[in-house]
Amino acid sequence: MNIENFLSEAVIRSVEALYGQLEGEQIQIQKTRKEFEGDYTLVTFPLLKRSRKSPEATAAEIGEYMAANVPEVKAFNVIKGFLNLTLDSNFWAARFAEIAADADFGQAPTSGRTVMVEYSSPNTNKPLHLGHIRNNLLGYSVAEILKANGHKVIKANLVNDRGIHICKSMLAWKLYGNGETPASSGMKGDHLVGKYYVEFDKHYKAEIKELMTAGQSEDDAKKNAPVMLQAQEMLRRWEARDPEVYGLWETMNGWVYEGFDVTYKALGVDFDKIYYESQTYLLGKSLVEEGLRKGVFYRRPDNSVWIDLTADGLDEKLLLRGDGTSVYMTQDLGTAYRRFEDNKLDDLIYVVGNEQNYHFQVLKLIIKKLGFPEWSDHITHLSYGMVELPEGKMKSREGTVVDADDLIEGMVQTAREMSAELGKLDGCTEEEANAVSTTVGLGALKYFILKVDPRKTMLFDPRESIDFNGNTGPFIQYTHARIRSILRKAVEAGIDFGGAASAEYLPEEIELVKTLTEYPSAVAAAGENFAPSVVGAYVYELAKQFNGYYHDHSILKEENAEVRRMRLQLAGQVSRVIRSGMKLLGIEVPERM
RNA sequence: GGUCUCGUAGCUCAGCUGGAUAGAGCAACAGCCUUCUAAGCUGUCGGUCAUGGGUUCGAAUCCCGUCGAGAUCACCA
Repeated sequence: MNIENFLSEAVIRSVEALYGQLEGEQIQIQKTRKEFEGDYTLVTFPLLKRSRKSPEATAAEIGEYMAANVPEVKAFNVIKGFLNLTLDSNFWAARFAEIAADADFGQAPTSGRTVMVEYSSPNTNKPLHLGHIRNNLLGYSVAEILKANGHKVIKANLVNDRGIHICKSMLAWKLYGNGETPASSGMKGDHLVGKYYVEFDKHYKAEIKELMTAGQSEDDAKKNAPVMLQAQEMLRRWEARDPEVYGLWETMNGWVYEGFDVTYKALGVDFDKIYYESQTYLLGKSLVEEGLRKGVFYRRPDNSVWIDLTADGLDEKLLLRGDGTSVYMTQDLGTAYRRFEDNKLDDLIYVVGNEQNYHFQVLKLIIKKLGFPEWSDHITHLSYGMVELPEGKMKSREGTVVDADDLIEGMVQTAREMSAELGKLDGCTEEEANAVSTTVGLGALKYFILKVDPRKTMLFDPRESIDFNGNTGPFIQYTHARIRSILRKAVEAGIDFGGAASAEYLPEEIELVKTLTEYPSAVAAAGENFAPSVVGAYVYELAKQFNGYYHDHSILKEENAEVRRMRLQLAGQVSRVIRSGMKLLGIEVPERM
């Protein structure tokens, strides 16, 4: 049962009984702020025209009526124009029973909508870095949240496995390498390939410098550097499916995928579909033809195809090169079209950094102009801000990139050190110690990144993120582990906490029940705004509240069996909700730590 | 220059479909471990919500201007 709907119906009935039929006046009900007495608050300002009385008098009148006529309303108080209603504790007991009986609490009924979430989308010439971590965590979490909202979700990864950048790694491996492989070097495949990408850049820069000392301009030198010419030649050979180049490309990409899989697994993300750009880069050309026929696009004398978006406040955009080859936009048009067609999608969400805001603005506009407004309106660019480091911004060209694997390892390592220092690992087997360190280290990382509004540029301070106090993943994990420990001890002691409890709720317990009931709305809000941070904030709030409660009330040692039963049930429910919330964030929740 | 995003406590962030005295955590300070996990709990300190206008009974929230930060405007992806 939806409490706010229930209340607003009760309010409408009462207000109409007092003042006659309403004509579209807003009924505003919100949670009562914790510094005031009450559970829910009616804002009476919008009703003043109707009551023709002061805010205080109106609130008092409605309050009296409701206390007398709505059995669930136990008490009320009025502060300024705000009517605070306190609900009967039987009402909360019933809500709790409802939640406890619902095995799928938080899972919305199926919506019948199919949503594709594309995220990760790495290049195959170098390992993943901190920016990818934000992307992966966001994409995965948003997908899980959408599932919880009842949608059918397809997680997709579009791998950029072709282009000049991959040829650079391949060329450097051939020219400067000694035939090493992940197996022979002991390096993770993506790191090995990334190493040669850097190697290419070193030689390339050296050659530019050389040509410039020989008198060439910088631009000329960049074009004429022999390694660059060779890389371009390699790309041509790749496109012609030259067996040698193609074979090497397959081998090296294979190494990279093995490496990526390790990272994805560590992050706990997965995909339903993997697309490869080498297989989709030719898509979209027929759409361009169609656009030309419809007069949406135009051809320039050099044979290139453009769209003029100046009337929409944007620029002119290239869609097909003079030589007939496609560009990024062409491909994206093609893949979007195909995805909607093939999967009968209702929504398509791209998790891509905000440096591509313009690209997606244009993409949506073009799709609309091509005559598919129903698709255009259902494409969402889930744009996220850059992750900055204390020293400056992350740019792959500068040396300050934080490698994803290194970062994960560092988090786990630090978690282990801190756990050991606090004596949390005493008596653990090596295996258990590893499990705790991994869970805690990754929980810290994931929560730290997901708790920030995606749109915002965020600051990632590795040292600070490893502070496990306060609003952090480990705090939430810790709370869950504590609750599980209580429940285990209760079972060991043979305490029976099944069946309905008849004890009365205390105010703190009602607060917990109230917070529990808010879980579905938090999940819905997070889904609507593509903001895992909303779920994060909710789970933190619940954990914090429980910690305070746990501190003030003994649960196992409570002497009254009914009260103890009730408290145990409450604790069990809190742990269930924490667990399902954390799952939506992709964060593992330990049974003990 | 055009377009878009952001600006809230010393720091990192919530709050934004308009509602009460703007919230957390960190840092600082003061307490709390014979107690179900102290990775915890309680308290103190800390804010002209960048700034100036406007709309409103009411604005951190909506609109306009200004300042500041970032992204983008490629025959790259």
